[in-house]
Parts: sequence; C-alpha cells; structure tokens
Amino acid sequence: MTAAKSKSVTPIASQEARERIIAAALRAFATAGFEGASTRQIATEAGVAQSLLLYHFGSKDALWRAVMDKLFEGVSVRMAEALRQTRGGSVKDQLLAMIRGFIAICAEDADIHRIMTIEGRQPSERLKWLVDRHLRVGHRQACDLIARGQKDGSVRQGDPTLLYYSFIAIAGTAFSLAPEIALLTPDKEVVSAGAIESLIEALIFL
Amino acid sequence: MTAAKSKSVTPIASQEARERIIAAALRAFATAGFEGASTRQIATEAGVAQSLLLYHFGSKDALWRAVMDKLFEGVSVRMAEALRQTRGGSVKDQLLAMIRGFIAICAEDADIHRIMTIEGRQPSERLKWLVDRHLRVGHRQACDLIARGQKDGSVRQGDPTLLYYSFIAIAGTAFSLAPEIALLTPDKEVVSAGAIESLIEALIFL
DNA sequence: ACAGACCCTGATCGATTGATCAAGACGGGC
DNA sequence: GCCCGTCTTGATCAATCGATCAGGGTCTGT
Repeated sequence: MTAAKSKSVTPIASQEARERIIAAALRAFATAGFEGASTRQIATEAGVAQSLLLYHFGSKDALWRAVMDKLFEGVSVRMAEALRQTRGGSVKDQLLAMIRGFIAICAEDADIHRIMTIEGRQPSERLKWLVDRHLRVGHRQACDLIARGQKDGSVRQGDPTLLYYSFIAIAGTAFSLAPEIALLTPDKEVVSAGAIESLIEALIFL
Repeated sequence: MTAAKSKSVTPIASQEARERIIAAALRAFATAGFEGASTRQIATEAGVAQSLLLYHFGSKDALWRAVMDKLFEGVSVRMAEALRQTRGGSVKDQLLAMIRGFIAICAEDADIHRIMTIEGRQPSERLKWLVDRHLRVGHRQACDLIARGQKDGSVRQGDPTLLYYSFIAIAGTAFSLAPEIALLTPDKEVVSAGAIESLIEALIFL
C-alpha cells in the first residue's frame, strides 16, 4: 500500500477524503436529485470543507460524474461476475443470474435505483452522458440475452427493452420506495429479495 | 360563469391563473423534485409574477400540496369510475379495470408517476402527508382486491403490497423514464399501452 | 362617484447556492 | 534547514432562493 508506484511522484495521501465525499454525494444526489443536493451539505456529511470538494472534482457536475463512475464500476463488476459464473449455462440460467445480481445490488444499496430513476425522467446533458457512458452496454447485453431466450422459447415474447425495464422497475422500486411502503404498511417487515425474484421469474420466463 | 354563487361574495375572477400555476408547478416538481423546482421558474412558465404564486398558495409547501390535491383528484375520479363500471363483475375484471385505468393515466401524463416516485424515496413530512391524504386509500382498495383474487384463485400468491407496487412500477416506469428509453432506442416507437397491459396481466393473474 | 374587496406586480429582504481565491498545514527530496 | 508540490481550510464572490411588503389596477355594491 505504501509501495512507490514506479514513476508516480504523488504519495497518494488522502484518497480517503475523495471516497468519503463520493459516498456522501451519492446519498445526497439519490435523495434530493442533482439540483436539490447542495455541495455544502455533502461536504458537512463527509466531514470536510466545501471548497475541498471543488478542489478534488472541479465542479458540482464533475462530482456528479465521479459519483456515477464509482457507482457503475461496482454494478458492472457484479453483473460481469454473475455472467461469468454462468458462461456455459443456458440462456435462462444466465438471465436468472443477471436478475439475482441486480436484485442483490438493489437490496444492498437502494440509492442505485433512486439515482438512476432521478436522471432518466427528463432530457439533459447529464442523462445523455449517463446513457452513453454507463447504461448502453448493460441494456445491450440484457436485451441480447432476452432476445436469445425468446428464440429458444424460454422467455416471454415482447419488446426486449420493455421486459428489461419491467424487471428493473420491479426489483428497484420495491427497495427505492421503501420509505413510502414503510409508511403504508408499518407493521410489515422489509420486502424480501426472494419474493421479488419469484415475481420477476413469473414475468420474464414462460 | 358570471352567475352569482348565492351567498358567496367572491366573483371568482381569475381562477385560471391558479390553474396555470398548478399545471406549471406539476411539471416542475415532477422533473426537478421539490427542492430542485424554483418558484420563479414556475411563475415564469405560468406567465405570472413570482409573488402571485405565494399570494394564492401562501408558501412553496402549500403550493406543492395544492398540486398533489389536484393530481390525485383526477386519479381517484378515474379509478372510481373504472371500479364502478365493473361493480358486478368478477374480482379479475375489477382488477383488470384498475390496471387499465392506471396505465391510461400514466400514458396520458407521465408526470404522475414521476412525482409519486420522487417523494417516496426519503422520509419527510411531505411523504407522510401524501401517504395519509392520498395514497393510503388506493393502496387499501387495491390490496383488498388482490387478496380477494388470491382467495378465489385468480391472482398469484404473494404479498399484496409487493404485487401492487410491482404493477405500478411496470406501468409507471415505462412512461416516466421515456426520455432515457428514447436515448437508448432512438429508432423505436413509443412504448405501447397494450404491451404493458399484457405484461402486467402475466405478472398478476394465474 | 366613492369605498372596499380582490387580483396582481415590482422591489426588496435575509439566507443559501456554486464557485473562487489567498493562505496555511503537511510531508518528502535536496 | 529549506523548498516545493499536495491537500485542506476559511473568507468571500455574484447569483439565486423563498418570502415579504407596499402599491396599483379592476371590478362590485352602494
């Protein structure tokens, strides 16, 4: 960890501050949206000065992009692993692994689905950046898989994109709207990942 | 229109301004969230001065509540009509009417689902107000219907609330994330209400 | 014609926003 | 010891925020 990185002169002192800022910014952006989140509130939650966050990232927009890169780095790693472990399996097994992985991601951190649905609702430069840099690949992979499943008869017919967004909507909404659901059913325990999975299975597969 | 309303002294001059303000505020709240939307931007879009909007509604919070009342007034009218027309029918027919009604509402105005998912993601006084005043009744009605359908064997087993939010998620997401989907599939036409309906049918019914 | 209620606007308030800047703290290389 | 690049802070900027206020316009009732 303290080993010198060949030619790099930077001793990599406090990358921890960057990570704390990104974590706080993720929560703020996910709950209040881009304009609703303030850099001062993010800095306070991260325990640093507000100017430090502009020193590291340059602007609020650049901070948002850094948060998204960090977010989808983790997501793509998990999804790639799920697909790798079922490489030789059937299309249905690969799709199931993808679905289980996405549910697990949403269960661990509901902010992921929150932040994705915040930006997708109006055209903007941020949405364009997000789609081109992070969303396009996953959508393409999933839709290819769905189309192959439709060909071999294991997946329900219909627009692959609609099926893709439907399963994302079910898995994500159950967790991202947890505060609302908790107010509606205060005595009920948290929603279970297994129930969501069987629901999505019934929706996707024949 | 100019007819005197019995004892009421107010001539009800410009209620049109109120409605323009509410319409503009709905769009603003639905896309930018409560904190992200500014009263000046809303006033500009409505073609009035910013102070007029505080004259009519008192505060930004009160304007938000007025927008919600207007929004759910229309929704509850449509849902009540859908249920009334299938009063004598089977549970499945009543649920189908409810689903079709909700899809039609989302197709007409995607802002409804947008605004519902914006507030449900973090605990707040606004969410508490929204749940108690507008969401609780619809949730109760739908879940009762789902439970009855589960008893007579026409509806899939599972937590009624999860089934309820799943069908809302599918119907709403397809329209509220339309800008994102359009960027992903630029050549494709808009998503069809019929495709969504058959998808939800497969999810809900046995 | 006058008075009063309602509707609406422009100016302005203090607070907060994202961004900039000067200055200090810290540590490694000479 | 001294210097220099990195990291961090506090002060401060113009712009914008929600909210308040005084005042004018318009109509109705008398």
